[in-house]
Amino acid sequence: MLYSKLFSKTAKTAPSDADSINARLLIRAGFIHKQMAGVYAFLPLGLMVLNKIQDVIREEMEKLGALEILMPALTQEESWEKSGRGKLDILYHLQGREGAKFVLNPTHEEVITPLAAQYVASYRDLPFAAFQFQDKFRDEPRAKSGLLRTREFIMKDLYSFHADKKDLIKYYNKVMRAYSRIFQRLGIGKQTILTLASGGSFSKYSHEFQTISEVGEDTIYLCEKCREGINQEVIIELNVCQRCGNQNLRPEKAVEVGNIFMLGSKFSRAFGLTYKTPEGKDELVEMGCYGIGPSRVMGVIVEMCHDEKGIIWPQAASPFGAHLLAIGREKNIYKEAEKVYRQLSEKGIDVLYDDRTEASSGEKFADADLIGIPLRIVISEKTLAKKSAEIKKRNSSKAVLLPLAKITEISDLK
RNA sequence: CGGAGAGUAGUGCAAUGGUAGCACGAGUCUUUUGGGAAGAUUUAAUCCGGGUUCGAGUCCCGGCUCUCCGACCA
Repeated sequence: MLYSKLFSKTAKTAPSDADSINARLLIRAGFIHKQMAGVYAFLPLGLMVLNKIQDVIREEMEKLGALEILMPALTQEESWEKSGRGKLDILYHLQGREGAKFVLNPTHEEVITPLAAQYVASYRDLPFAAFQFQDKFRDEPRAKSGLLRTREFIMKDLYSFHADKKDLIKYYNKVMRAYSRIFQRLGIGKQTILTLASGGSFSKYSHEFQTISEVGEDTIYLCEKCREGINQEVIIELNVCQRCGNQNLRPEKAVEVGNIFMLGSKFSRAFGLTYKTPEGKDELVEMGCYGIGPSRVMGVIVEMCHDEKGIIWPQAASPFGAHLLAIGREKNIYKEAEKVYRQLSEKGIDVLYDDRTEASSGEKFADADLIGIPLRIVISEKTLAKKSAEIKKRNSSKAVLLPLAKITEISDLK
């Protein structure tokens, strides 16, 4: 993509109401636009990142055998009365023209359970799992910290349906491993801790994936040996590492990036989701639900991966594979840069090509650092004199020259 | 929801109750191009509604919005 076609602009200063690192950098670099407290628009670069994150998650969901669907954001209020969650204070209520009452979904158990009831009749129909990426709405008492706590956000929610508890537990553990892989692949695996947490109204416990960070709203107790944690909300009943018995747990602030629950039969009972056993008996379906907020993950990645100059995207989340800068004003520089741009594009490498002739070199370098694409390629008079391009990784201060003839080998660089 | 603070050009900041100004951005022209270039010139603002006053960005009342701390976070 040509930088000159990008309508979003970088800024030297962040708006004064953006306090958190993720909000400041993402707004300055033109990834997101704040519309109101806790409500953001994703601009071209931001949407690219969001899509990259979702691609990783989608791949792992498909490995779990789950099928992608898309449910509506709007539900009849009645469904929420039925499940007993109609009084939740985070629900957005709205009214239709005939007085019909609706809820903007904060999560989708109330939608998917009756939906599943339509198709599940026999034990032969189980197990199965479905997931979606969808906007969720929660009237949070206090939106804060950029993308970390918003009133409208994107969630990947996965729901699984099983004939019995044993099968549910098996799947739950599989999802747990898939979640670990997702955060690993997105570059926050090291700081993201599997954490035992409260199960809310569904079950005694659940598991959260908590990324250790000062901006976190949760406190977890970390066993440094096992790299597992216990959420403060359950530390009174569970005060040793569940894996090794270590009693010396360290409190850490953390952001919840994922949460997995065994719902059991809470929703299948409310919505009459049953199946016939081989013996012809009716049994309630056992359910699990599993969530990751891709938009929040985007914010967390920025909190984890940045320096004083800007963002440093992990490759898997980066909007582009490489950022190509043409430095100088001779036409030849731009001609050569364009050639590199074409060659890399043909090789399937996404390149953001800064083709602006009016921007100074300093501006281009500063923008590249701010936007944070992990690989930077510079074509200038200096590099062309050596028939080369300069290659520099965003997280390193070292630059190397690569002969133009070998430019397409760039993706093999370590 | 409790407490605190803040709303001034697109952005960041200024302005004893007395002519709303600076920087960045954006437009035009000239020069400049390896770390956010220079000059000239133009552009653009007091959140909304009341009140006090000869006069309000500034003081008072109400509202709205934003931020922070706390509570909440199935």
